Amino acid sequence: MIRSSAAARGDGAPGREGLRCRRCCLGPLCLPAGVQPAEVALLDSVVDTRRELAEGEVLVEEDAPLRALWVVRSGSLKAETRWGGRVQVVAFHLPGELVGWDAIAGGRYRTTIRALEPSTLCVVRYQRLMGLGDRIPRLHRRLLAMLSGAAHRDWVVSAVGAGVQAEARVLAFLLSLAERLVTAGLSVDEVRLSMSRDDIASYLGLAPETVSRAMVRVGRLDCLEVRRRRVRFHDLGALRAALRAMAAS
Amino acid sequence: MIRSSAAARGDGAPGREGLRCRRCCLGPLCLPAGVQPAEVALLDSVVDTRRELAEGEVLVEEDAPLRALWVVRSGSLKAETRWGGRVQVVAFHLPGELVGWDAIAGGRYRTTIRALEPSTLCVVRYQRLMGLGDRIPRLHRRLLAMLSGAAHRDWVVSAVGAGVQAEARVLAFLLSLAERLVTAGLSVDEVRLSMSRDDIASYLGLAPETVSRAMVRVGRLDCLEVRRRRVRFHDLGALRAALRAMAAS
DNA sequence: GATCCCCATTGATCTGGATCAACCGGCGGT
DNA sequence: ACCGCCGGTTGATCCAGATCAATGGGGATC
Repeated sequence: MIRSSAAARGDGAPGREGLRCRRCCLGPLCLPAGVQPAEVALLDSVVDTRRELAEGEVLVEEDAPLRALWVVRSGSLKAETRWGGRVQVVAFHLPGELVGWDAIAGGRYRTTIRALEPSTLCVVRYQRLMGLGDRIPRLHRRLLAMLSGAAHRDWVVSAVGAGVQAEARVLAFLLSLAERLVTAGLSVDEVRLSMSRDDIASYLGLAPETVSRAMVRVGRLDCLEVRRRRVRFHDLGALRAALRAMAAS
Repeated sequence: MIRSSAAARGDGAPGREGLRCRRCCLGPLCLPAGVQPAEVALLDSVVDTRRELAEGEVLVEEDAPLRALWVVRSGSLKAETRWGGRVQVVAFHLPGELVGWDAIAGGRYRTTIRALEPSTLCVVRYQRLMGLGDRIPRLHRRLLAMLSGAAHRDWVVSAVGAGVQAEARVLAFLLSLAERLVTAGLSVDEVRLSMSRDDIASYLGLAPETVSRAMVRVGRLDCLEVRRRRVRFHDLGALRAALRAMAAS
């Protein structure tokens, strides 16, 4: 998502030690949060693999059986689903976010998940996680919270956007992106969007051309700069206010 | 949702014994599923109250602190959220479905939930449920599955509809409704929609007039009859096929 | 540094759905 | 059984955004 900022975080580098949950910079956002330090060590037996994806590479196909959940460590992904003949983008996944939760209910992933840029993920083996959770109840609780959070994120942005001005929808999308990056501890001074205009258009239910035009127009706000895939967020508060004003009309 | 069919189920009547989880007709859809019979008895200490709502009555307001989750026992509800000045319907809740899960992550409900018709719900005290879950890990697992299922339902319908023909969106809405009613064990021969055209319009991001027109047009399919709030589903398979055909174009 | 190609932008036209407005029909009340 | 009202349907017009088409800029490659 953001080259410079990701690099600036410093820790979490792919060295051997960096791969342990207890030293992971995402800890407070991820499964270890609220779990006893001694127990976090056990998590490493569940999170036994890291997965690296190249741009465009598929993490998992729709309908594949549930084997693992993932947490995005760096990079970003999109979730798409076939519907009729069309392929529709239904979510974007950013660092610190839980991926694959939609398979828990039915035992099969409901979306195809594809990397938007070179990305790394923690692989959480599902069966083992459940087994460990049975011994460490706080882990189950933590997973519930992450699931609720992830689901709510993926849900409300799309649900709330429906039927509202294209410009407001694009603004809401950008704001949600920025807020999620901030949550992940990343800077939003200079963001490089990893998704194409087509992806955004599909996600928002608009034509790519409309997204393009809306981007240009929202870029004229002084709390925001947009130039192609480069976005600079100057003032998130002002952005929220602008969105509220726009939605009210 | 459906008067006749609900009555036809027979069990789960509000007599004293009917209020116990172990005898509840929703068992296989609800928390008891997969939990040992002996443990199900303990659930009754968590589900200590039933709540009855009149039409239009509010179950919980947006931003209220998390105290309980609910499972719809009969009737139906809508979840709305303020956005800018507008109130937007973001979900409908039908029998057997988990309600209030969006509060788990942040400790506050993210939507205002209102009954669409006289409804009854099981009240699951959150703190006690967590406590019991710590002792009965399968309960936590079950809750995870229900949460995943509920979130996915609420999510995909709205996400997938975006940018597609109004008629297809309305059809997708009706089909999802029918499938969920079937899951709940209810008949879909003669359904009375509990939500107004305005509610559906808000949910789908369309104008009420457009919903109305689309309803009339999809009602001309021979697998489906629509007259005002009365809907008869004759053939869900054919309906799915019709939707697929419509979405492909 | 020149070239190429992809993706984004920009422009022109067209259309589906929003909006404004009138009407109708079922339901509850008396 | 009649009346009144609310919510749904139907009709006419308008506009935001889709679609079709052409141009332009950036980044990757050599």
